[in-house]
Amino acid sequence: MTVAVVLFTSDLRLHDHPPLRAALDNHDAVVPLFVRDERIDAAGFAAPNRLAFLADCLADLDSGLRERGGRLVLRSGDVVARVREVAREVDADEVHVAADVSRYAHHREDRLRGALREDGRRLRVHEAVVTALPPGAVTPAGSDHFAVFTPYHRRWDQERLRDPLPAPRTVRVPDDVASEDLPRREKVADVSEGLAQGGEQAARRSLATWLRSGVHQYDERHDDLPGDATSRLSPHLHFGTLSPTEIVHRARAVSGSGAEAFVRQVCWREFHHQVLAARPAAAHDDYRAKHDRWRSGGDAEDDFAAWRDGLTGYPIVDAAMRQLAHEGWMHNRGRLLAGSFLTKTLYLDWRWGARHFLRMLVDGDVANNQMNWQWMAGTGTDTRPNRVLNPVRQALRYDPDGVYVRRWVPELADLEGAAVHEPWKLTGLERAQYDYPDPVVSLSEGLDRFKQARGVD
DNA sequence: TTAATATTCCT
DNA sequence: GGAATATTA
Repeated sequence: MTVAVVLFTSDLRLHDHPPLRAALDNHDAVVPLFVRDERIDAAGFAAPNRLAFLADCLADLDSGLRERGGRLVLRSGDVVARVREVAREVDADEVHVAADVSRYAHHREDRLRGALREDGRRLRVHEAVVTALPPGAVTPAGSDHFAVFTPYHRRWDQERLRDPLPAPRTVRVPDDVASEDLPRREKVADVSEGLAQGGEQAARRSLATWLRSGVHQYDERHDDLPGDATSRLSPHLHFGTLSPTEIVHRARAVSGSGAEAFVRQVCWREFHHQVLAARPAAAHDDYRAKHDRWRSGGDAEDDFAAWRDGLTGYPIVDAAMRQLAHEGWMHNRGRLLAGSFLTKTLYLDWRWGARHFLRMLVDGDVANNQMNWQWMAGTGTDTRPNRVLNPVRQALRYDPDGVYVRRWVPELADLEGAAVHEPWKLTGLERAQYDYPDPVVSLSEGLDRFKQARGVD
């Protein structure tokens, strides 16, 4: 009997899963394996929201496998040691895994390949699992990656994607492979109250609902903060409970400008993945150095704490930060506002913001999170690196009646309409009624400091 | 063919 | 301002 190990990472699904398909096609049995990777835990990626969502995903993956006659095997510790151990136990000749773009993923792949080779086993790495189009599949003349979105999108849009694979009917797993108990969501402490449910079943229901109704209005409503009319599929893309290939195929089958705009956003994710794949250091270093001397010291740390805790005195920014704390998720427009405020208005290092987002966001992945932070900081691929979003103007545009702010900043719930966006305009007496902080910095001071630091104007 | 230059465009 | 591509020599 031949056996293969399928190592699940950011691809916790049974539909459209090329590594599982290949393993099943060429072997009598497979071991679907997930490793609770101690290095990922130690790096702070196993923050409560993510761990709770992961627990949902693993439970659902296990039940999907059980419906098909199999089960999920969980081990924890060093991923290479655990894979090697399982491969030896079942004498697997191959281990299948999805390719990924982070430096950590590349390193993991190299270590796995080396360790398995020593035992006479083979690592098979599958492209187009984490992204629809493999990074590097399209490149501009003279470079290994695209640095501007629109030309990338043009090329990406013309590429033919492979057809999505159906979920396997049966998965045969050897009986004698031990598994640790799966983590349980209820056991995770400090989880955000409004955290979404994980797992492939929940993901597929969300996608079906989205494509049936929400997507049609996506182009008009994606920036509507209180309307909350985005797909909310990002956590499922992050954990791979949905396949980007399948999402794109199914969204393209829905005609209209909404579906088109939605696919374009999926392409942004692919864009960031191909940048990071080509420049893994961009996860921590400036993609384009702007020679910033970000603020540091006590004042900077106080300002950061105010931002993190949703107490900057700018209601729209605070609302966004509190949504993050409460849901482990934030509206994309909120992310732009919060990011611009931290890096441009407070002039604090984008890495501080990126680290906090990665801890809190259930959808936070290295490529999207780090590259979007760099975008907002102006050190990334933005062709207008010194743009500063004015939180008041943005608030008036994307939350014109103040509904979003009142939802998340209850101290200001009595302020009607757009007045909620500028509480500092109240008279002293009125202001005293509201237990809400003064602005940490005036917008003009923040702008001056940023311009001076960047040497613009 | 290739390199230099012009043009277009940037969520 | 600079990335990507189109045009030209």
